[in-house]
Amino acid sequence: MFPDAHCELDFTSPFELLIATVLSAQTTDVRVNSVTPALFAAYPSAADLASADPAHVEELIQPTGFFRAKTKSIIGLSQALAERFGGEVPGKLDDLVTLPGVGRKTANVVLGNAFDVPGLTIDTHFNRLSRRWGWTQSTDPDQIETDVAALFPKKEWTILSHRVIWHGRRYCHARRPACGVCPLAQLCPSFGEGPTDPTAAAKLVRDGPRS
DNA sequence: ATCCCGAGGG
DNA sequence: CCCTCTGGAT
Repeated sequence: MFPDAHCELDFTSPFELLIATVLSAQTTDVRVNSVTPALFAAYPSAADLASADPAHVEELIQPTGFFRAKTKSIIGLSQALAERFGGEVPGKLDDLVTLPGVGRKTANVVLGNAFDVPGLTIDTHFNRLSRRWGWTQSTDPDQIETDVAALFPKKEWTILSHRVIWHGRRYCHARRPACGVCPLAQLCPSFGEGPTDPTAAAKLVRDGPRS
């Protein structure tokens, strides 16, 4: 059902994951993974990227789109790491979101996948699916996070995020959701005369991989 | 045309 | 709250 849902960005350290996640905005993970090896080879640490030539960084990450804004973010974020966090990526949400270019979504990805700190990643997919499944009525990411947090044990938050996002990417699309082939259709409050009980879909999501 | 695991600025 | 930033695949 959720085969091996996991973070699909390549990284070998919290720093690399942070950079990769910032680069992943509005791009596929495959594309991010195609530029990060050269980027990390040229700039292995926050100190290196902090003093990088923006033109060179722009060139390296160009295929990921938004390359000027992203270059500004990752150099600025590296400078902030060097100046305020001893060159290390902080493992706390409140610290991470003070970094330029790092919002709550990016911070939770880093916490969940590099620090083993449970975090709900309320991205565009999670935002959409959690309403379709009746987990929340809200469109506000912070409110959604609060509502969903009440439905699942904390230790499941990271894997839950991967599964919801995985499902959103493959079946529950924004425009034309593939309900006809969706394995969760019968448990979905938004499909036909489906259940109105939000825990129906929740239970199935919690079952995890079975294929 | 539409989509891709967003964030900052006005 | 809306706008902008951006390229590549489908």
